[in-house]
Amino acid sequence: MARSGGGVEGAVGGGALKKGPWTQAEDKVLVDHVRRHGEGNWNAVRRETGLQRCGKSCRLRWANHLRPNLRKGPFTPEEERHILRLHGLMGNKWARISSHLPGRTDNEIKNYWNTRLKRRQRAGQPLYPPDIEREIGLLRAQNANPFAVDADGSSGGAASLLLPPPLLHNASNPFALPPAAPSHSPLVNQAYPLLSQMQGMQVFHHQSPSPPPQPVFHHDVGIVSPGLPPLPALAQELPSNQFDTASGGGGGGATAGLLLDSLLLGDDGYLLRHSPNPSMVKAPSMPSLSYRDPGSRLPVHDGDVVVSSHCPAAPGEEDVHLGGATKWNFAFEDARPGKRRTASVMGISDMFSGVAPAGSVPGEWFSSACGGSTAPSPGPSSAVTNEEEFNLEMQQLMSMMPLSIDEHGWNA
DNA sequence: AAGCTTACCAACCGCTAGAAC
DNA sequence: TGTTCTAGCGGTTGGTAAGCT
Repeated sequence: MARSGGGVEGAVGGGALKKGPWTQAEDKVLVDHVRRHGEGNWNAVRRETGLQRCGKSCRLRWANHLRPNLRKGPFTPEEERHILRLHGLMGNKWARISSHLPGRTDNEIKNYWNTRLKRRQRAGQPLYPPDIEREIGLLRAQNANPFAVDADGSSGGAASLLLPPPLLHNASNPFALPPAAPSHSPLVNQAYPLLSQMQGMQVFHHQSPSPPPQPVFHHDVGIVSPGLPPLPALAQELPSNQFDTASGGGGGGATAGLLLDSLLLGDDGYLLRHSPNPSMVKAPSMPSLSYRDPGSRLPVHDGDVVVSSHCPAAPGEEDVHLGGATKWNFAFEDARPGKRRTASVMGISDMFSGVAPAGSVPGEWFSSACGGSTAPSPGPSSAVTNEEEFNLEMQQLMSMMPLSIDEHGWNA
């Protein structure tokens, strides 16, 4: 899509910064740069490559078009349903919504929503299908917005009187399911109530005294992972015009929790019952996902957050996010300088240290449900703050939700 | 076939917040 | 503690393609 026929040249600062559509040559320069240096430090791209693009533009180009694992093409009806659900819960939080739609960018979703919004408004139709409208209305009435916290990150305001922090494993927490079966890892049940439902995982993080000096970019795996997913800011704001947490009501948390569980999990608990392997957690949009061939000599660097799974999927099982690959061999890497995510990155190391089973390979995750304590399994990593934990769980959850079933007939 | 409208989407802009200094 | 830098988010703009008249 040309914006101005080959770009607009504008004198900015010490040189002309190019605007407008990117050329293939520019893309290549940017990709090469990221390949060498990883994501982040976008302003350095111009300095080091001579690319006449501002850092902002580079970041956007990478995030929206060049990074691997992007899912192009029209939204499926199932994805549209997810967007509806999530928008109903979160409002115009495109980045957060996109984090639950693997391979989709916030820009893409925003564009989709805006055109859909305009279309429906012009047609005088409601934004949400009637059933979603009802569910949202019920949530409003019950004052059960699990996303509502004060700007300082703590639950506060009227909502705080009614709801616990989002991720406390509490009966009134809409996203906390009943206690799971005992897990081998205390971490699991405490920090990942939803994941705990999918059976316990044992995880550990390759120990390192300090974060890596340089981000990681593996050439030998063919696919280079994106950076950290767009985790939300720690200080949450009230989702735009979605839930009136200041209005009356109260005590509806548990009921609303069931409703939300139902909304997100499906009334029949489809997710938990139909997962090909309950111990396996698909995490397609997790931090820095990169595919790892079984024989790959993927180096493990100090500080990398690496997940490499050797737990094979059953024949016919597909990971839709990996283009139909049938193996669970992938690696998570923290492939960017820890700046805004430092707490998260460092926290992983703190949280997971010492949990590794004997004889295990550094940098791998392990699932007790995948052939014993030393059998690696894919699993999530970074989660430190409540919001990040919450988002992580949502990510896992949404990524596992069946994308091919229209349980509510919204697409009819 | 030409003009108009609509939908889509890439890219930009302004703002905010965290980290670094 | 204040300032600067950097990254990210959400809103908006504008070009192109497709459909319609």
